Amino acid sequence: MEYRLTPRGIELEAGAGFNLGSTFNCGQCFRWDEDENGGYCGIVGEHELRIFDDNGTIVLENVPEQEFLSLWLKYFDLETDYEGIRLTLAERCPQLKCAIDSINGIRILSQEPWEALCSFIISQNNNIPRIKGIIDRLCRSFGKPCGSHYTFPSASDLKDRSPEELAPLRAGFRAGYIIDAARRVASGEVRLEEMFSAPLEQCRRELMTIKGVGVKVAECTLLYGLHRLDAFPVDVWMKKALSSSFSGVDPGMLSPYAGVAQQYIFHYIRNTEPLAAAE
DNA sequence: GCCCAGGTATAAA
DNA sequence: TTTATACATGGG
Repeated sequence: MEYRLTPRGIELEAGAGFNLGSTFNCGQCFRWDEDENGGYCGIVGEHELRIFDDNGTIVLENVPEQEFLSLWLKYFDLETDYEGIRLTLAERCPQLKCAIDSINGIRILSQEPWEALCSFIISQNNNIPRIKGIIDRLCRSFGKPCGSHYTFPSASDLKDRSPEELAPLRAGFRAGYIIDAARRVASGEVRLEEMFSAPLEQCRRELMTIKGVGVKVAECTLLYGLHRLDAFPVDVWMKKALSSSFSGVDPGMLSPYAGVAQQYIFHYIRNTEPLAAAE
């Protein structure tokens, strides 16, 4: 995606390839908040960002070029032509038009592996507003102040905490899961950094040794935290996505499975043949 | 009060 | 191998 350096920061001519609301509110991430002017504020690592849409121009406010190239380019996956992929797919596979339209502008973020793992452990049997609340309290309690945000606490920051210490998060039964995940990651028993390239099945098995990590949390961690677009058994999950959301829904409503649909599209493009579940 | 939320562990069939 | 239930919490 083309970018230019301006007095406002980095500007992108994204067109339909980047919709901020769709991207931040589809359930793949939990720490980006809309402000009163329609921009979104968040923090990745120790880098805060405000990003907004000025009539189709996406502006990364006051971001130096070096930081853009080393962090945000990859975080927002700006080197992948999502819109082009969607157009190609719509042409090849008209029956997916409804699904394709519903995920217009969603980009798959490259979140930090530990943050993604921890976030999706918290997400189980939970709703998005409450997930965001628990994660916010987790960062305020155990992260460190960074501008107007808090960093996400590391696994070693959390590994020696007791369930009692996590009680103020009001995470319920998930508190023990968070602690177990922190212990296993901090000890090296679960090696997140190697999962960028390790065989997918090995990654799944390793993640699922953590208490409270099942199929869903493992897949979400791999897709959103390690950018493994080969994650998700798409033929299974797409059927669920199609049946729950893509028939006759309000086009303005984002599917909770939009991320799965997006991933399906990448899978489809790579393989060029429709999957059975798309019939 | 009741239902459910982007699930998982556990026990039972 | 598949199916039912509890699990903490809080918003609608």
